[in-house]
Amino acid sequence: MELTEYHLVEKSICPVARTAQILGGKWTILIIRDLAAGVKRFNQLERSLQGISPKTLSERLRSLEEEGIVIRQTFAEAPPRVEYLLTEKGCDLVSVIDSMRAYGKQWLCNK
Amino acid sequence: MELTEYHLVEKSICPVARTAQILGGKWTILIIRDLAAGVKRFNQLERSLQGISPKTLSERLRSLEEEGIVIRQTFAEAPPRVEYLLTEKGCDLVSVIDSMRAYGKQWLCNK
DNA sequence: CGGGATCCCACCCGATACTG
DNA sequence: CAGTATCGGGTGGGATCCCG
Repeated sequence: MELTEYHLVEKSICPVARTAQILGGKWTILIIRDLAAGVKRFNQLERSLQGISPKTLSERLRSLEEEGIVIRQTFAEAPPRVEYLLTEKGCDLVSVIDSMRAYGKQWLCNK
Repeated sequence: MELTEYHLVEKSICPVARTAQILGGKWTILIIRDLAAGVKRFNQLERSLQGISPKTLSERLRSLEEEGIVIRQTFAEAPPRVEYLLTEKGCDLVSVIDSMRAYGKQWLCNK
């Protein structure tokens, strides 16, 4: 990955902004939430995240791997098998997700 | 604001995603964080959020107002004065911000 | 002081097709 | 199964200039 000036600047900002930056994007938190429930394979994620395209899922998983939030385990079998799971750094995001869910339930979804 | 199909669909998703949607964007949480510290004027925000353009600040404040998270108070004076403050819905976001800060401090900024 | 108007670019994301 | 390649759109954000 090429490091632009944008990245260099952004890496040095405050904790709140950095966390938001990682969680930004339409699918990221949903992926983490699903993986928090247990190890999952690519197609399992693709099904549970209804509507995501394989390209986007692949991109998100890859950047989460670079961030050290998910681990990608490959098994040399036929058919090929790849499993995704959260690191400790990833599991700790659950508390953030929980507070977002609590807020969303109270203020955004009245059901 | 024109409601595209995109918006209609997005409004109905889960609490976690809805919260993330509101907090997404580079500056939104930082604005809320600053307003959580007290009422602020446009230029005060522009200074404390170093690097934000007036256009972006204006856009973000306006959409936060539409979401019912901030209140815009205008005073008919010379020079004109406008103050921004959080609603109760906005104040409740502080707990989310706090958990994001805690995570960021532990995993993203080692200082 | 508190913005709006305009132009432009980087990114994220979706749809579709294809592959080892 | 687990992706990659390609194309293209919409949105957020920045730069600059302007206004009541």
